[in-house]
Amino acid sequence: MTGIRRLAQHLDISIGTVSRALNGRPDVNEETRRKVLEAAAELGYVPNQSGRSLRQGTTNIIGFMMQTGTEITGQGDTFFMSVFDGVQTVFARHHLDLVALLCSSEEDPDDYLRRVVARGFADGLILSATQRHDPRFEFLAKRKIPFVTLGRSLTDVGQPWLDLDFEGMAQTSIDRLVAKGHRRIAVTRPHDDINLGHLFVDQSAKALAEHGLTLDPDLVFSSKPNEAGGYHVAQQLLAMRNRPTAILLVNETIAIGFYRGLSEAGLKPGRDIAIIGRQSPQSHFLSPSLTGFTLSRRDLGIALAEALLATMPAFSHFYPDAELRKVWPEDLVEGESDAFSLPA
Amino acid sequence: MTGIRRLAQHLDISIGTVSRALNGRPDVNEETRRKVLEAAAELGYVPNQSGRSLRQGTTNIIGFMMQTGTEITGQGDTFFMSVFDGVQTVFARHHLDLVALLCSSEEDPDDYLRRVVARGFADGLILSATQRHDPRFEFLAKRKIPFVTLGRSLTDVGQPWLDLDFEGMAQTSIDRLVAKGHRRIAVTRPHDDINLGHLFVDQSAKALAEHGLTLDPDLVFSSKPNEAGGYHVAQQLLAMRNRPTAILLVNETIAIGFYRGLSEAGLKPGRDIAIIGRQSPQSHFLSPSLTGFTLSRRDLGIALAEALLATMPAFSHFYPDAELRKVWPEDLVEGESDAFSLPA
DNA sequence: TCGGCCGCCGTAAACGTTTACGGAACTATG
DNA sequence: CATAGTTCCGTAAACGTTTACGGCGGCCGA
Repeated sequence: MTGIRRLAQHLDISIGTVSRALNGRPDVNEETRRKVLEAAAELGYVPNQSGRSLRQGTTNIIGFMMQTGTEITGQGDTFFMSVFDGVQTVFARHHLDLVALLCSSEEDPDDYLRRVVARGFADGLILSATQRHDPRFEFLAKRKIPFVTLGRSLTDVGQPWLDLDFEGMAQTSIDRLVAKGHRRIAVTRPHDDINLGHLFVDQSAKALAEHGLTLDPDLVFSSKPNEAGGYHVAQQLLAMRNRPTAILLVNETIAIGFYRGLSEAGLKPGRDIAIIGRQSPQSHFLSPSLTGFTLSRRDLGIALAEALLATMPAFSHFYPDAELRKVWPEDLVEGESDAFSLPA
Repeated sequence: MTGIRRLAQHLDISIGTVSRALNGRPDVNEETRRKVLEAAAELGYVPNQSGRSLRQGTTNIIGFMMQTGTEITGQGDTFFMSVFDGVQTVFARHHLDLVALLCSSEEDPDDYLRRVVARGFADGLILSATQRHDPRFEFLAKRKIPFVTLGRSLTDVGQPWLDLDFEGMAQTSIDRLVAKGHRRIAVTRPHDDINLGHLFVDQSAKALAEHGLTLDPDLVFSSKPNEAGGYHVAQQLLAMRNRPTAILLVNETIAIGFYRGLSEAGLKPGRDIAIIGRQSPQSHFLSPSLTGFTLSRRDLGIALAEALLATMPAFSHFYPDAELRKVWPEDLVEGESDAFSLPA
């Protein structure tokens, strides 16, 4: 005699009642519910998840899919860990188990997702590293699996998304640099088809146009989002005969490599070139200090979780007015790296 | 009609035979097995994991428990991501699904593990961030859940473990620095009761003793394993009136903060103080270059996975001679940071 | 020819839940 | 007092697998 049956026998009531009591169904006497809860605690009973899943067709698991390997996600810093932390706190309230699904950099993300879904692994998913055209969206939509994405995409199946404000960062940065007299401004972007690259570069071009300037294609540097990528960008930039006087670094990690590349050539951020990037725990230890954008990663995670729950029928009533699509605002922290300005 | 039943009906054979065919049981005609597999592929049948779990009492999931928050794991670099990648490749061969269980820094790891286990989440676990005395070991052993740890502990329940060679690193470093004439050598250790700290510090003291030196308690710095921790260590060190001439940094991430702290005071690694640390993708962008230890994180992950599988009855025959307990060797990469030497 | 063995397959029970359904006891209402 | 409604509970089916068991036919050896 095991599980719920044992508990029922111990209380000398039926398993049906026990189940109803535990699941908070209304049609059970509050007195018996109390007894059941008490006995459950005493005997250390916890419902078997397999039995539950089989019956309900639900797993109680939410998966957060990320890519391992700094090549894609730029996890040289702890960006995703912080976001995950925020997501976790929300799901814990609903007794949902959050797990990280780390797709190896050697495996195709689409294949990986297919495996996860085929297995019926999760009730809902959070996707990151969204591509400009992302097949995963349609795949999930077709199977009616609730999901939310960290990042926009041209593919749109109506799912909720949250995203960083790449356009805002581009606009603010360009305005700021142009005001300091810069005319040749470089921009970095991820090396692959990840969507944020397009958003960032396109908006940079647009902002420049507003000032009557154009974005020189030679000044758009593709780089892997890690330290090595930043170092490589510096080398390319230094090799040019008509160097830019300022640069926008799209992600958190490359600044470190970029600084290193500059200093090897005897150049100093903020004196010889203006830099605007993104803040991270690591970037605080750069010198001269980095001018860059920042946001609350944890709050972003919380919003992600709420957006997902809002689309899941069983939980949506908890979040009647969750923000389903939002560009997350960023603050600019002023440092020394963009102090360099040109005479008017 | 769904699942295996549908498949059986389509082939006009019994579900028992279908199941046996799919699971590679010997008592099924090879010809019918072929047909079953063919039909399964055609109809896109994949077995329902809940049904399977319920019947077999097994989940097909392996969990890799890590802590989020740089405070504990020092994930300012991608150490765990790389290890995870290695683990993943092994489990993929056995159709086991590996997920990352990220315990929030705000939650007690013991509680977290209890939840995971109570839920019957995984068939096996990989634990990291092992404490000097780690209650998780006994907890898992009592429930007979196969697990392996990345890191030793004084708690020993006979499980396999792999670990970095902290003693070797301490010994090599001390020998090397003493040979360069250093007498006052500082050491860092994590701020909490994580076991590696004890191993590292104790062995450092022992190695010093072999040279007739002692480890000054004032020269043992506890620090959070992140950039901020390293920065803080530098500040403490600089405030001393009798400064050490050399220092051992126990983990990958703190070097960056430590460098920053030094440079703010006008000191230069390798010129004013000798530093030996650990290599990481980030540390390559330090200047002067860091003398430090390195290892293949991916291979370590592979070994971890094999050790775990070797203790799981269903898989042990695949790995008859897996290394169950091993201190993983590290290579010393010589840089400029320990160039500083003292007259004899 | 017959008994035994072997290869292959079908039947049905079991895993631990949840929940639709119906019924018993009780209460309220006229 | 009869009826309707309400509250609570027990029964049993269902979720999709795996696997013990038994049976049927064919083959082999005596």
